[in-house]
Amino acid sequence: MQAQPIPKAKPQDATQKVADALALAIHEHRLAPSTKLGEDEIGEIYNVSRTVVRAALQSLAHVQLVEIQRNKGAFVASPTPREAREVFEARALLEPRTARSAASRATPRDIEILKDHIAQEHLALDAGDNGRALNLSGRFHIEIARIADQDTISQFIETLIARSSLVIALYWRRESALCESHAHHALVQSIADGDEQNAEELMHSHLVDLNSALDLRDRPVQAQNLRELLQTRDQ
Amino acid sequence: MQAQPIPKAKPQDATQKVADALALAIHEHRLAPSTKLGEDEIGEIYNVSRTVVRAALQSLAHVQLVEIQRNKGAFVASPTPREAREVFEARALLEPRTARSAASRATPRDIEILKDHIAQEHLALDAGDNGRALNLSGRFHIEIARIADQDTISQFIETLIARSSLVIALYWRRESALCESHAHHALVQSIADGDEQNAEELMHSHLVDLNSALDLRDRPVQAQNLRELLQTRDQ
DNA sequence: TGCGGCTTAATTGTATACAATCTAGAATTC
DNA sequence: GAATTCTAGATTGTATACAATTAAGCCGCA
Repeated sequence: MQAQPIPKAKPQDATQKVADALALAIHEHRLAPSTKLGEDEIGEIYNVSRTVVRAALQSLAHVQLVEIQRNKGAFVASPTPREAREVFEARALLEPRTARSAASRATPRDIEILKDHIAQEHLALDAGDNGRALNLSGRFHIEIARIADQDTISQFIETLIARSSLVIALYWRRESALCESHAHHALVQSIADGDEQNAEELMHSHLVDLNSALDLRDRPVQAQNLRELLQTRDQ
Repeated sequence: MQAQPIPKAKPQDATQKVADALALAIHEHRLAPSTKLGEDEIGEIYNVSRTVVRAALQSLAHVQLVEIQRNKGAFVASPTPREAREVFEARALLEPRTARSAASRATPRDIEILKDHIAQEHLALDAGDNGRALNLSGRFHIEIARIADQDTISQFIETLIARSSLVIALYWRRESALCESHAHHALVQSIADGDEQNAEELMHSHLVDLNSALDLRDRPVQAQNLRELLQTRDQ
């Protein structure tokens, strides 16, 4: 009678699940930069051993969402102004060409997906869930990279967008994030039209616009527990 | 009397050492694509536990030097023709601009380092150590990225060059690798001269040239033990 | 009161042990 | 003789145990 007894405890990789959960929390700004990520603590939360937590943390360290200091532990990464600048420079280098490629390849189904993303983003904003809106906004860019059908570059873009989330958490100065919606909408339109040139230019100006909303002045690392800040001399 | 008693058994991360050793072996083509990398086996070689071997393998998997199949184990990655093409497309996108930037920033010391790289490469070639020569050739590109002083993009380039080594192992068709030397030499000259335009163009044509030396026709994965090949139906 | 060294607790790094899964070979059947 | 199922060995996934390092608190002392 028990065709499928129970949804199964571990259908897939436990490590991946923990890593995804942590990444989501970071993307949605529930975990602030410099937050300490203790192995035992996380292990208890997700009911897994330190072994898998460590693997997840190392995985996140590879995309620079967390920083691991030997014998000290893992912390949510806290990009310096310089790193922040570099992330957006790299995006400006990669994404416009990706948008162009997407415009040349997008299927009606792809356009649908993009529009759905925007709709969900609006929903999240209306619900006051800024974290979720920000995450969706990032995934919009990832979706475009996917459509462009260049896995290698897509991966790079994915990590850049992940890091962008941290940059925004630290250096965003504009109040409203709504401004993006217009840019995204126009971008979808040009991709739907197959207007490569326009898509490339819109993506470029969109990124310039995003960048201009950052205040990259050097600010002392605002650790959640101020201890480090107080006992750190240089850096 | 024992100011520094002994070189110290583990001055740094054991995981990193294992990962570096494996990466070097792959870069120098001592480990062919699709080679099985058993955890116990590697652990015995380097006298470390599976824990650190696993961490090293996962680290290498992140840069796609190895591929991990769940419950199956780790294998030296074997890029498909498509992946190979993408790797070089990405390099063509990133490296010319990086070379330009390097030309605008290089110090005399940097030039010295680059020339030293070329010299060492020649030495390795004369010694018949093609693996080492190839590795040095790759590190030459990494050095240029370092000079460009863009850490984020440099990291991307580093992984691309690592993967290039695998691509070359699988798809290289030209006999001599010497052709590169001229290109590298001219590149250094333009960087030393601060000729940004020239550096960018030289890097571009160099990559085009490299790409033209590949034969990306689909070839069935030549696993070292043919078993997989025989019992695999599709892909 | 403030600084410095020492002791202890907590946390991470590594190794080992156990459980789950896969691979290979042998026995069995057609 | 070929194919298939079953069993035994080997390999990976995860958890736990121990070692090493770091962080915190306490005491003493100037």
